[in-house]
Amino acid sequence: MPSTRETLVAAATELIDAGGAEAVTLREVGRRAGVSHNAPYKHFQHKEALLAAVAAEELNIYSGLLTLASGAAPALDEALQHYVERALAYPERFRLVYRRWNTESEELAQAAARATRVLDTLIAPAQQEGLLPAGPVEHQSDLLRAVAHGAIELTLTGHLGKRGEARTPDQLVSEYLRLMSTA
Amino acid sequence: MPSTRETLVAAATELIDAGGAEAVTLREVGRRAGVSHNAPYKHFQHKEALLAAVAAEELNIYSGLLTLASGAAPALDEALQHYVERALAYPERFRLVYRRWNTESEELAQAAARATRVLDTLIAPAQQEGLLPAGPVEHQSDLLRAVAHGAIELTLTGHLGKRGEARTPDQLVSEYLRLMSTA
DNA sequence: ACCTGAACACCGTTCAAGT
DNA sequence: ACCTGAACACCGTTCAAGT
Repeated sequence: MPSTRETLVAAATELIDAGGAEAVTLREVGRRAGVSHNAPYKHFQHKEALLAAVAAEELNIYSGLLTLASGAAPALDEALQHYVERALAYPERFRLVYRRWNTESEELAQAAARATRVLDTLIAPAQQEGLLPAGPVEHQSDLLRAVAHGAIELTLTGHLGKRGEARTPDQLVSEYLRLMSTA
Repeated sequence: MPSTRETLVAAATELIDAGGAEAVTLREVGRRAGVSHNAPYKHFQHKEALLAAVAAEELNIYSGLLTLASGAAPALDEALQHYVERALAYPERFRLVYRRWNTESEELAQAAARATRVLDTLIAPAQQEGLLPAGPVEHQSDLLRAVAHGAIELTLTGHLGKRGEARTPDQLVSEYLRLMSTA
Protein backbone atom coordinates (compact mmCIF):
# COMPACT_ATOMS: atom_id res chain seq x y z
CA MET A 1 0.00 0.00 0.00
CA PRO A 2 1.24 3.44 -0.86
CA SER A 3 2.72 5.78 1.70
CA THR A 4 0.88 8.96 2.64
CA ARG A 5 3.50 10.89 0.75
CA GLU A 6 2.84 8.93 -2.43
CA THR A 7 -0.90 9.37 -1.99
CA LEU A 8 -0.41 13.13 -1.66
CA VAL A 9 1.71 13.31 -4.82
CA ALA A 10 -0.88 11.24 -6.69
CA ALA A 11 -3.71 13.49 -5.55
CA ALA A 12 -1.78 16.60 -6.56
CA THR A 13 -1.06 15.07 -9.98
CA GLU A 14 -4.76 14.38 -10.47
CA LEU A 15 -5.64 17.97 -9.69
CA ILE A 16 -2.94 19.25 -12.03
CA ASP A 17 -4.16 17.10 -14.91
CA ALA A 18 -7.70 18.25 -14.32
CA GLY A 19 -7.16 21.97 -13.95
CA GLY A 20 -3.51 22.93 -14.01
CA ALA A 21 -1.15 23.83 -11.19
CA GLU A 22 -3.31 26.73 -10.10
CA ALA A 23 -6.17 24.35 -9.38
CA VAL A 24 -4.10 22.57 -6.74
CA THR A 25 -5.03 23.46 -3.18
CA LEU A 26 -3.55 21.70 -0.20
CA ARG A 27 -7.02 21.44 1.24
CA GLU A 28 -8.33 19.49 -1.75
CA VAL A 29 -5.15 17.39 -1.87
CA GLY A 30 -5.74 16.49 1.76
CA ARG A 31 -9.38 15.71 1.09
CA ARG A 32 -8.55 13.31 -1.75
CA ALA A 33 -5.78 11.68 0.23
CA GLY A 34 -8.09 11.18 3.19
CA VAL A 35 -6.03 13.28 5.57
CA SER A 36 -6.40 16.70 7.10
CA HIS A 37 -5.69 19.86 5.13
CA ASN A 38 -2.32 20.34 6.72
CA ALA A 39 -1.03 16.81 6.80
CA PRO A 40 0.99 17.68 3.65
CA TYR A 41 3.21 19.86 5.83
CA LYS A 42 4.54 16.73 7.51
CA HIS A 43 5.89 15.54 4.15
CA PHE A 44 6.62 18.75 2.24
CA GLN A 45 7.96 22.06 3.37
CA HIS A 46 5.21 23.91 1.53
CA LYS A 47 2.87 23.67 -1.44
CA GLU A 48 5.62 24.56 -3.90
CA ALA A 49 7.68 21.57 -2.69
CA LEU A 50 4.78 19.23 -3.37
CA LEU A 51 4.47 20.62 -6.90
CA ALA A 52 8.22 20.22 -7.36
CA ALA A 53 7.89 16.51 -6.56
CA VAL A 54 5.27 16.12 -9.30
CA ALA A 55 7.44 18.07 -11.74
CA ALA A 56 10.53 15.97 -11.01
CA GLU A 57 8.57 12.77 -11.63
CA GLU A 58 7.33 13.99 -15.02
CA LEU A 59 10.75 15.31 -16.01
CA ASN A 60 12.27 11.91 -15.37
CA ILE A 61 9.65 10.38 -17.63
CA TYR A 62 10.79 12.76 -20.37
CA SER A 63 14.37 11.59 -19.89
CA GLY A 64 13.21 8.01 -20.12
CA LEU A 65 11.39 8.67 -23.39
CA LEU A 66 14.46 10.29 -24.89
CA THR A 67 16.59 7.38 -23.80
CA LEU A 68 14.81 4.17 -24.60
CA ALA A 69 13.30 5.19 -27.92
CA SER A 70 15.03 2.27 -29.60
CA GLY A 71 17.43 0.69 -27.14
CA ALA A 72 20.89 2.18 -27.33
CA ALA A 73 20.93 5.15 -29.68
CA PRO A 74 17.42 6.32 -30.59
CA ALA A 75 17.03 8.42 -33.68
CA LEU A 76 16.72 12.07 -32.82
CA ASP A 77 13.47 12.63 -34.68
CA GLU A 78 11.88 9.57 -33.14
CA ALA A 79 12.91 10.63 -29.64
CA LEU A 80 11.51 14.12 -30.17
CA GLN A 81 8.21 12.78 -31.46
CA HIS A 82 7.81 10.79 -28.26
CA TYR A 83 8.64 13.83 -26.19
CA VAL A 84 6.11 16.04 -27.97
CA GLU A 85 3.49 13.33 -27.76
CA ARG A 86 3.94 13.05 -24.01
CA ALA A 87 3.76 16.82 -23.57
CA LEU A 88 0.44 16.99 -25.43
CA ALA A 89 -0.93 14.00 -23.53
CA TYR A 90 -0.20 15.65 -20.17
CA PRO A 91 -0.15 19.34 -21.00
CA GLU A 92 -0.56 20.65 -17.47
CA ARG A 93 2.35 18.59 -16.22
CA PHE A 94 4.45 19.98 -19.05
CA ARG A 95 3.57 23.52 -18.06
CA LEU A 96 4.38 22.73 -14.45
CA VAL A 97 7.78 21.31 -15.32
CA TYR A 98 8.75 24.43 -17.21
CA ARG A 99 7.42 26.92 -14.72
CA ARG A 100 9.82 29.11 -12.90
CA TRP A 101 10.66 27.15 -9.80
CA ASN A 102 10.16 29.13 -6.67
CA THR A 103 11.78 26.60 -4.42
CA GLU A 104 15.15 24.90 -4.24
CA SER A 105 14.62 21.23 -4.99
CA GLU A 106 17.61 18.93 -5.28
CA GLU A 107 15.37 16.27 -6.80
CA LEU A 108 14.15 18.66 -9.47
CA ALA A 109 17.61 20.04 -10.25
CA GLN A 110 18.94 16.53 -10.78
CA ALA A 111 16.03 15.56 -13.00
CA ALA A 112 16.63 18.66 -15.12
CA ALA A 113 20.36 17.98 -15.40
CA ARG A 114 19.61 14.43 -16.50
CA ALA A 115 17.15 15.55 -19.17
CA THR A 116 19.64 18.06 -20.55
CA ARG A 117 22.36 15.42 -20.62
CA VAL A 118 20.15 12.87 -22.36
CA LEU A 119 19.18 15.29 -25.12
CA ASP A 120 22.78 16.40 -25.61
CA THR A 121 23.72 12.76 -26.18
CA LEU A 122 21.42 12.55 -29.18
CA ILE A 123 22.91 15.57 -30.92
CA ALA A 124 26.39 14.40 -31.95
CA PRO A 125 25.24 11.27 -33.83
CA ALA A 126 22.62 13.36 -35.67
CA GLN A 127 25.35 15.81 -36.67
CA GLN A 128 27.50 13.01 -38.03
CA GLU A 129 24.65 11.82 -40.22
CA GLY A 130 24.16 15.35 -41.52
CA LEU A 131 20.75 15.68 -39.89
CA LEU A 132 21.91 18.67 -37.88
CA PRO A 133 24.51 21.34 -38.69
CA ALA A 134 28.03 20.97 -37.32
CA GLY A 135 29.25 23.04 -34.39
CA PRO A 136 29.07 22.90 -30.61
CA VAL A 137 26.58 20.34 -29.31
CA GLU A 138 25.24 22.92 -26.83
CA HIS A 139 24.24 25.26 -29.64
CA GLN A 140 22.24 22.67 -31.55
CA SER A 141 20.76 21.37 -28.34
CA ASP A 142 19.58 24.79 -27.16
CA LEU A 143 18.10 25.65 -30.53
CA LEU A 144 16.26 22.36 -30.70
CA ARG A 145 14.91 22.81 -27.20
CA ALA A 146 13.76 26.33 -28.05
CA VAL A 147 11.86 25.17 -31.14
CA ALA A 148 10.22 22.24 -29.40
CA HIS A 149 9.37 24.21 -26.29
CA GLY A 150 8.03 27.19 -28.20
CA ALA A 151 5.92 25.01 -30.49
CA ILE A 152 4.41 23.08 -27.58
CA GLU A 153 3.85 26.08 -25.35
CA LEU A 154 2.33 28.28 -28.05
CA THR A 155 0.01 25.44 -29.01
CA LEU A 156 -1.08 24.76 -25.44
CA THR A 157 -1.81 28.40 -24.76
CA GLY A 158 -3.68 28.76 -28.03
CA HIS A 159 -1.31 31.34 -29.49
CA LEU A 160 -0.44 29.38 -32.60
CA GLY A 161 -2.69 28.72 -35.54
CA LYS A 162 -4.71 31.90 -35.13
CA ARG A 163 -4.96 31.82 -38.91
CA GLY A 164 -6.85 28.55 -38.78
CA GLU A 165 -4.31 26.21 -40.31
CA ALA A 166 -3.90 24.23 -37.08
CA ARG A 167 -0.28 23.15 -37.31
CA THR A 168 0.82 20.79 -34.59
CA PRO A 169 4.05 20.93 -32.58
CA ASP A 170 5.32 17.67 -34.04
CA GLN A 171 4.85 19.06 -37.55
CA LEU A 172 6.87 22.12 -36.59
CA VAL A 173 9.66 20.05 -35.07
CA SER A 174 9.72 17.78 -38.13
CA GLU A 175 9.91 20.76 -40.41
CA TYR A 176 12.74 22.24 -38.37
CA LEU A 177 14.72 19.01 -38.67
CA ARG A 178 14.00 18.80 -42.39
CA LEU A 179 15.26 22.35 -42.98
CA MET A 180 18.39 21.76 -40.92
CA SER A 181 19.29 18.49 -42.60
CA THR A 182 21.87 18.29 -45.39
CA ALA A 183 21.53 14.53 -45.78
CA MET B 1 -5.63 63.63 -15.40
CA PRO B 2 -5.99 59.91 -15.95
CA SER B 3 -9.28 58.13 -15.58
CA THR B 4 -9.80 55.67 -12.76
CA ARG B 5 -9.66 52.90 -15.31
CA GLU B 6 -6.24 54.03 -16.53
CA THR B 7 -5.01 54.35 -12.97
CA LEU B 8 -6.12 50.80 -12.26
CA VAL B 9 -4.34 49.43 -15.33
CA ALA B 10 -1.19 51.34 -14.39
CA ALA B 11 -1.28 49.97 -10.85
CA ALA B 12 -1.77 46.43 -12.13
CA THR B 13 1.14 46.85 -14.55
CA GLU B 14 3.38 48.00 -11.68
CA LEU B 15 2.50 44.93 -9.66
CA ILE B 16 3.12 42.65 -12.63
CA ASP B 17 6.54 44.14 -13.29
CA ALA B 18 7.44 43.79 -9.64
CA GLY B 19 6.27 40.26 -9.00
CA GLY B 20 4.51 38.72 -11.97
CA ALA B 21 0.82 38.23 -12.65
CA GLU B 22 0.38 36.10 -9.56
CA ALA B 23 1.44 39.03 -7.39
CA VAL B 24 -1.52 41.09 -8.60
CA THR B 25 -4.37 41.34 -6.10
CA LEU B 26 -7.37 43.54 -6.67
CA ARG B 27 -7.01 44.74 -3.11
CA GLU B 28 -3.48 46.01 -3.70
CA VAL B 29 -4.47 47.45 -7.06
CA GLY B 30 -7.24 49.38 -5.32
CA ARG B 31 -4.88 50.55 -2.61
CA ARG B 32 -2.36 51.95 -5.13
CA ALA B 33 -5.10 53.55 -7.19
CA GLY B 34 -6.55 55.18 -4.10
CA VAL B 35 -9.91 53.46 -4.37
CA SER B 36 -11.64 50.67 -2.53
CA HIS B 37 -10.76 47.04 -3.11
CA ASN B 38 -13.76 46.43 -5.31
CA ALA B 39 -13.85 49.62 -7.33
CA PRO B 40 -12.14 47.62 -10.14
CA TYR B 41 -15.42 45.76 -10.63
CA LYS B 42 -16.99 48.97 -11.93
CA HIS B 43 -14.45 48.98 -14.79
CA PHE B 44 -13.64 45.32 -15.36
CA GLN B 45 -15.77 42.24 -15.21
CA HIS B 46 -13.22 40.45 -13.07
CA LYS B 47 -9.52 40.28 -12.28
CA GLU B 48 -8.76 38.34 -15.44
CA ALA B 49 -10.26 41.15 -17.55
CA LEU B 50 -7.96 43.69 -15.89
CA LEU B 51 -4.97 41.48 -16.69
CA ALA B 52 -6.18 41.13 -20.27
CA ALA B 53 -6.12 44.91 -20.62
CA VAL B 54 -2.49 45.00 -19.54
CA ALA B 55 -1.64 42.14 -21.91
CA ALA B 56 -3.33 43.82 -24.88
CA GLU B 57 -1.38 47.02 -24.25
CA GLU B 58 1.95 45.17 -24.22
CA LEU B 59 1.06 43.07 -27.26
CA ASN B 60 0.36 46.24 -29.23
CA ILE B 61 3.79 47.52 -28.25
CA TYR B 62 5.26 44.34 -29.73
CA SER B 63 3.41 45.00 -32.98
CA GLY B 64 4.75 48.54 -33.01
CA LEU B 65 8.31 47.33 -32.54
CA LEU B 66 7.98 44.89 -35.42
CA THR B 67 6.55 47.59 -37.63
CA LEU B 68 8.57 50.73 -37.22
CA ALA B 69 12.01 49.15 -36.96
CA SER B 70 13.20 51.20 -39.93
CA GLY B 71 10.21 52.94 -41.43
CA ALA B 72 8.56 50.94 -44.19
CA ALA B 73 10.09 47.50 -44.42
CA PRO B 74 12.26 46.71 -41.39
CA ALA B 75 14.80 43.95 -41.74
CA LEU B 76 13.58 40.73 -40.15
CA ASP B 77 16.60 40.25 -37.92
CA GLU B 78 16.47 43.83 -36.69
CA ALA B 79 12.77 43.57 -35.88
CA LEU B 80 13.29 40.35 -33.97
CA GLN B 81 16.14 41.81 -31.95
CA HIS B 82 13.86 44.62 -30.82
CA TYR B 83 11.16 42.14 -29.92
CA VAL B 84 13.51 39.99 -27.84
CA GLU B 85 14.95 43.06 -26.18
CA ARG B 86 11.51 44.24 -25.13
CA ALA B 87 10.59 40.80 -23.79
CA LEU B 88 13.70 40.70 -21.61
CA ALA B 89 13.15 44.28 -20.42
CA TYR B 90 9.61 43.47 -19.25
CA PRO B 91 9.71 39.73 -18.67
CA GLU B 92 6.58 39.48 -16.54
CA ARG B 93 4.50 41.30 -19.12
CA PHE B 94 5.81 38.88 -21.74
CA ARG B 95 4.74 35.93 -19.65
CA LEU B 96 1.35 37.50 -19.09
CA VAL B 97 0.82 38.06 -22.81
CA TYR B 98 1.51 34.43 -23.59
CA ARG B 99 -0.48 32.95 -20.76
CA ARG B 100 -3.51 30.94 -21.57
CA TRP B 101 -6.30 33.50 -21.54
CA ASN B 102 -9.14 32.49 -19.33
CA THR B 103 -11.41 35.25 -20.50
CA GLU B 104 -12.83 36.35 -23.84
CA SER B 105 -11.33 39.74 -24.63
CA GLU B 106 -12.05 41.35 -27.97
CA GLU B 107 -9.27 43.86 -27.31
CA LEU B 108 -6.77 41.07 -26.71
CA ALA B 109 -7.88 38.98 -29.68
CA GLN B 110 -7.45 41.96 -31.99
CA ALA B 111 -4.02 42.78 -30.59
CA ALA B 112 -2.95 39.17 -31.17
CA ALA B 113 -4.28 39.12 -34.72
CA ARG B 114 -2.40 42.33 -35.45
CA ALA B 115 0.87 40.97 -34.07
CA THR B 116 0.55 37.81 -36.14
CA ARG B 117 -0.19 39.85 -39.26
CA VAL B 118 2.75 42.17 -38.70
CA LEU B 119 5.21 39.31 -38.33
CA ASP B 120 3.83 37.53 -41.39
CA THR B 121 4.49 40.69 -43.40
CA LEU B 122 8.20 40.48 -42.64
CA ILE B 123 8.55 36.91 -43.88
CA ALA B 124 8.06 37.18 -47.65
CA PRO B 125 10.75 39.86 -48.22
CA ALA B 126 13.19 37.80 -46.14
CA GLN B 127 12.43 34.76 -48.26
CA GLN B 128 13.10 36.71 -51.45
CA GLU B 129 16.51 37.74 -50.14
CA GLY B 130 17.28 34.12 -49.32
CA LEU B 131 17.35 34.81 -45.58
CA LEU B 132 14.58 32.30 -45.01
CA PRO B 133 13.65 29.11 -46.91
CA ALA B 134 10.91 29.25 -49.53
CA GLY B 135 7.47 27.85 -48.88
CA PRO B 136 4.27 29.03 -47.22
CA VAL B 137 4.68 32.19 -45.18
CA GLU B 138 2.71 30.63 -42.32
CA HIS B 139 5.23 27.82 -41.97
CA GLN B 140 8.23 30.10 -41.67
CA SER B 141 6.30 32.43 -39.41
CA ASP B 142 5.24 29.69 -37.01
CA LEU B 143 8.74 28.22 -36.85
CA LEU B 144 10.24 31.60 -36.17
CA ARG B 145 7.74 32.32 -33.45
CA ALA B 146 8.42 28.94 -31.87
CA VAL B 147 12.18 29.55 -31.76
CA ALA B 148 11.88 33.06 -30.39
CA HIS B 149 9.22 32.14 -27.87
CA GLY B 150 11.02 29.03 -26.68
CA ALA B 151 14.33 30.84 -26.33
CA ILE B 152 12.79 33.68 -24.34
CA GLU B 153 10.61 31.52 -22.16
CA LEU B 154 13.30 28.96 -21.34
CA THR B 155 15.66 31.79 -20.45
CA LEU B 156 13.14 33.57 -18.23
CA THR B 157 12.28 30.39 -16.35
CA GLY B 158 15.94 29.50 -15.94
CA HIS B 159 15.71 26.28 -17.93
CA LEU B 160 18.34 27.18 -20.48
CA GLY B 161 22.05 27.38 -19.89
CA LYS B 162 22.11 24.82 -17.11
CA ARG B 163 25.54 23.95 -18.44
CA GLY B 164 26.81 27.41 -17.59
CA GLU B 165 27.39 28.81 -21.04
CA ALA B 166 24.69 31.47 -20.61
CA ARG B 167 23.43 31.84 -24.16
CA THR B 168 20.94 34.62 -24.63
CA PRO B 169 17.68 34.48 -26.62
CA ASP B 170 18.92 36.98 -29.17
CA GLN B 171 21.97 34.80 -29.82
CA LEU B 172 19.72 31.82 -30.40
CA VAL B 173 17.46 33.73 -32.77
CA SER B 174 20.48 35.08 -34.65
CA GLU B 175 21.90 31.60 -34.96
CA TYR B 176 18.60 30.28 -36.22
CA LEU B 177 18.48 32.94 -38.94
CA ARG B 178 22.10 32.26 -39.86
CA LEU B 179 21.46 28.55 -40.28
CA MET B 180 18.32 29.14 -42.33
CA SER B 181 19.93 31.66 -44.66
CA THR B 182 21.22 30.68 -48.09
CA ALA B 183 22.33 34.22 -48.94
C1' DA C 1 7.15 10.36 13.69
C1' DC C 2 2.79 11.58 12.02
C1' DC C 3 -1.57 13.76 12.29
C1' DT C 4 -5.59 16.98 13.76
C1' DG C 5 -8.42 21.27 14.65
C1' DA C 6 -8.49 25.96 15.56
C1' DA C 7 -6.73 30.19 14.37
C1' DC C 8 -4.49 34.05 11.46
C1' DA C 9 -3.98 36.88 7.72
C1' DC C 10 -4.99 36.92 3.47
C1' DC C 11 -7.80 36.27 -1.24
C1' DG C 12 -11.88 37.18 -5.31
C1' DT C 13 -16.44 38.18 -5.63
C1' DT C 14 -21.23 39.71 -4.35
C1' DC C 15 -24.51 42.82 -2.57
C1' DA C 16 -26.95 46.44 -0.36
C1' DA C 17 -26.35 51.05 0.21
C1' DG C 18 -24.68 55.64 -0.63
C1' DT C 19 -23.58 60.10 -3.96
C1' DA D 1 -22.59 56.25 -13.36
C1' DC D 2 -19.33 55.33 -9.93
C1' DC D 3 -17.89 54.05 -5.44
C1' DT D 4 -17.89 52.01 -0.48
C1' DG D 5 -18.09 48.65 3.51
C1' DA D 6 -19.63 44.45 5.16
C1' DA D 7 -20.07 39.82 4.26
C1' DC D 8 -19.17 35.02 2.14
C1' DA D 9 -16.58 31.26 0.90
C1' DC D 10 -12.42 30.27 0.06
C1' DC D 11 -6.90 30.11 0.45
C1' DG D 12 -1.64 28.83 2.63
C1' DT D 13 0.56 28.55 6.77
C1' DT D 14 1.36 28.22 11.88
C1' DC D 15 0.76 26.27 16.29
C1' DA D 16 -0.65 23.80 20.29
C1' DA D 17 -2.19 19.47 21.21
C1' DG D 18 -2.95 14.62 20.58
C1' DT D 19 -1.23 9.31 19.42
